[in-house]
Amino acid sequence: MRTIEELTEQVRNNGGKVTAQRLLIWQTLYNNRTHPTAEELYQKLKQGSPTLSLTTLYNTLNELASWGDIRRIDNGDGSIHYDPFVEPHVELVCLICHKVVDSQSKPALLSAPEEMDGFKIISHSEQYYGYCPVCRDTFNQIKK
Amino acid sequence: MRTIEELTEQVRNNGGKVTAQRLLIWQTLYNNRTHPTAEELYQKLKQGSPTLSLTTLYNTLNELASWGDIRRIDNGDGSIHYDPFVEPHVELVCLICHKVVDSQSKPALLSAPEEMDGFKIISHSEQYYGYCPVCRDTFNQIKK
DNA sequence: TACTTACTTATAATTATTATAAAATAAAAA
DNA sequence: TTTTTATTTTATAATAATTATAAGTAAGTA
Ligand SMILES: [Mn+2]
Ligand SMILES: [Mn+2]
Ligand SMILES: [Zn+2]
Ligand SMILES: [Zn+2]
Repeated sequence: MRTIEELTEQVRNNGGKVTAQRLLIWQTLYNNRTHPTAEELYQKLKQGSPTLSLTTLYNTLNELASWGDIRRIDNGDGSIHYDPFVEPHVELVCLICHKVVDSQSKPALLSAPEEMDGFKIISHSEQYYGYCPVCRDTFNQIKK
Repeated sequence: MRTIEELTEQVRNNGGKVTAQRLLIWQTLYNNRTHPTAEELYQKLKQGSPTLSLTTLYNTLNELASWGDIRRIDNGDGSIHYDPFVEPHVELVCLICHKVVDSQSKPALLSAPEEMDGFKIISHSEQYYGYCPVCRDTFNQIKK
């Protein structure tokens, strides 16, 4: 995601207000390399700001997603995860336990084309689906 | 996704039963190049099988997803979309209206490695996020 | 400082998905 | 073929994530 300064500009340029809530949420996401859900973020954020509402968190997350500053991930566990790291990287998703982890492997494509089929491209991602070490073992044992 | 014959084997090998419901759902998904939601599929399936339950549809979709025969897509519109076409292909996702379309462009990586960071890899996908022709124009007009 | 408008909050509503348990049925066994 | 049994389906209810609403709050501006 972009820096706090750039996001501040983004909001102001569109007639928006840089509120304490937006700043708090931005700061928590910035440089975060996990894939938290809204609820997980909320529990963490409430510590510093007990009156923060889930609605505001969702609004802010949706806003960031629409700008391409964070990316939604559906891993199949029932809630959406958010990834503030939108530079190209490889993600591994377990088809059984739904774990999502960043891999250290280099992605196949480092930069996206600016335009594709009429879409203005902002970011891209690469995901690998399969069975994590735990589920793979469990799976093999059951089959045996 | 695999053929009906292969899926039949998959079920039987695991002590399962090849029911009329499973077959119906498999057939509807096979060779389907759209990205339907559970509800969209349900409306279509009900025509041929009025007593089919949403629960069964969800169970079957989850099962196929856990085998890697279909892939879940979260485009941010509130419900999960399913893609029965799991061979490598490029997808374009609009950050504003949440449209998802397959592109004709060639994906950066045609085959996935068998293993990565301990995961047994079954499939992979490549997504490009940005603004579709409609949202892009709307966006530009508003900004002007 | 006071004004305007965007934003936040608490609350309620909605909607997608999953759990439950009784009835049905595919497939194996007799 | 008939019987048996485990799996699956169905209807229903429950859950849990996300969004809508409307009144109050505060950021930006002059
Ligand atoms: Mn990631
Ligand atoms: Mn697709
Ligand atoms: Zn796993
Ligand atoms: Zn769009």
